[in-house]
Amino acid sequence: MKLTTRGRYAVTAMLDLAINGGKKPVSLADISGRQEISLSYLEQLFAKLRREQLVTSARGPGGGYRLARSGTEIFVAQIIDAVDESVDVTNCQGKGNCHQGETCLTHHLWEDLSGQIHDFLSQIS
Amino acid sequence: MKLTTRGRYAVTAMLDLAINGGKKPVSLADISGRQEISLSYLEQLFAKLRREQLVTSARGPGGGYRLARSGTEIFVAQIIDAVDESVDVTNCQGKGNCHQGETCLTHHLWEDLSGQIHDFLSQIS
DNA sequence: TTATTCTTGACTAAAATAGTCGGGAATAGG
DNA sequence: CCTATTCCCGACTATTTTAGTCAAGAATAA
Repeated sequence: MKLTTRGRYAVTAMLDLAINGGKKPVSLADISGRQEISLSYLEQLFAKLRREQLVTSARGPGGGYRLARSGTEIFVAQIIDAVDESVDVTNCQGKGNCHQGETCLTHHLWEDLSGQIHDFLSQIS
Repeated sequence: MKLTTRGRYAVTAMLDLAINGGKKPVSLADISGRQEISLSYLEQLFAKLRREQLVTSARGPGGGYRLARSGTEIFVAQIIDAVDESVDVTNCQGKGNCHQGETCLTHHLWEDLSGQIHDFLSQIS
């Protein structure tokens, strides 16, 4: 679990989509204009969001993106995970082969923490 | 609020300090050995932790660092804030001068979220 | 047919990360 | 007083990530 500006961009864009997405899909150009995020950068983000099936796309004029599910079923954690591909959690890769048992304790704590943040971010956008 | 490996290093080191710090202070060399974090990198981190008065230092042989307060009074959020000097929150710098009111809504949400994570990380190490 | 919009991939400048290196200054112990 | 230990500080650097550009192409609605 990482938490950077990229994740914020993605959440912002998804929120824009939730607000401005009625019957018609929303084009990236629109989001780019409203949120002042570079179009090409948005394209990269949405490519990932689409791969994770958080949005669906429609090509051609009047096309764009829409949320794949209802806004109440999309969690912030999912969005961040989609664009921020998770860091390799620990240096012992969870295999528990750390030198002393004590280091594992640290790892354990961090995973706990990370997991709790993850759970916590399970809220609607 | 940011959440990266640097923050994890700091939390790990502080936890090590809490566990291994009895009467005597703990040297960075010890922590470096136990947690496999480069000594010089630890120095940078602890310089920040000391500036934020989360640890106190003692020079000379047998010297090292100790927690400035009891472990129960040091919160994970403080540690992360100390080393990860917060990102400039939004692009309108909280001045509310975003083009439409709508963008501010997004910012508001993010600040809320950030604040909640912050509150959430108020737990003992 | 054409303008619109997504789709993909390669490329890049600037910043952040995770260090290294070297020289100092304080001090406990002998 | 000397010396080894430890913190302290600043400058430097390689690698990775971030944020963004650019160009070409495929779908499709009008």
